[in-house]
Amino acid sequence: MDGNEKIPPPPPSLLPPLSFPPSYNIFTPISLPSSSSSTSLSSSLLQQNNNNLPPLQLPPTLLPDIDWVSLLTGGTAFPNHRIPLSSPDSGLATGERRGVGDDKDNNKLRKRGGRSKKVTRPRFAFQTRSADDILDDGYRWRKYGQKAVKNSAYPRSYYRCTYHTCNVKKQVQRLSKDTSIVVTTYEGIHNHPCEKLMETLTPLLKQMQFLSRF
DNA sequence: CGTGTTTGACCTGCGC
DNA sequence: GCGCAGGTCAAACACG
Repeated sequence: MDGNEKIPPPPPSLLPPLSFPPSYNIFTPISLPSSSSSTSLSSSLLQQNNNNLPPLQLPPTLLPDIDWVSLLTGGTAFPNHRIPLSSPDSGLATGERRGVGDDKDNNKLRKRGGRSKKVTRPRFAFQTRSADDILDDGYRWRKYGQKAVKNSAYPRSYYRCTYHTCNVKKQVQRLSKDTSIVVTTYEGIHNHPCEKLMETLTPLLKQMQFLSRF
C-alpha cells in the first residue's frame, strides 16, 4: 500500500470518464447530519429525500468539488460533503465487529449485529438516478446483508469493500417515492487506491510525465 | 475451488 | 421492561 505516492491532481479536463453505464446521471451528494446515530442518520436522510429532494441531473460542470487525489489514493471524492461524525480513529463504530482475525483477542465481548450507537467514521451519501442499484465506482464490494426498511417498498443492501485491509461499507437503497433514484451511503475511507481508476489513469499519467520533459 | 450472494437468525439501541 | 427497527453474522448456495 502506497497511499503516499505522489500523484499530481489531474486537471478536470483530462480526467477520464468514469465507467458509469449510460443509465447513470450525475449524482447529487447529500449532506449528512453531523452528530447522530446511524439510525437517525438513515431516517433523516430518507426524510430529506422524501420531502425536499434536490434537483438531480447536475451538468458535469457543476459537479461538486471532487478531491481526485484523495479518491485515487484511497480517500473520498467529496471532501466538502464528507461529514466526520466523530473523532477520526481507526474507524469502527461502537459495537461494530470486524473480521474474525482482528477482534478475537480483546473484543470477545462484542456481539454481532446491533445498531451502532456512535458512528465514528466519515459518512457521505449521494443520490443517483439509475436503473441499476449498484453503480460501478471502481471498487470491489461484497454484499453482506439486505434488510427490508420500514416505509419503503425496497430493501436496503449492505456492502463491504473486499480489499482485505479496507473496512469501508456502503448502503444502497432505492427510494420508494421515486423508484428511479438510488441513495448510496458510504461509510469510511478507502485505505487503498481505486484499482479501476488507477488502471485508467496510469497510461495518462505516464504520457503526462513524458510530455512534461519537453 | 475461489468468490460473491442470499437469507434467516441474532444482537443492540431507542422509544414508549 | 418490552417491542420494534436497523445492522451484522454466517451457513448455504450459486456461479464462473
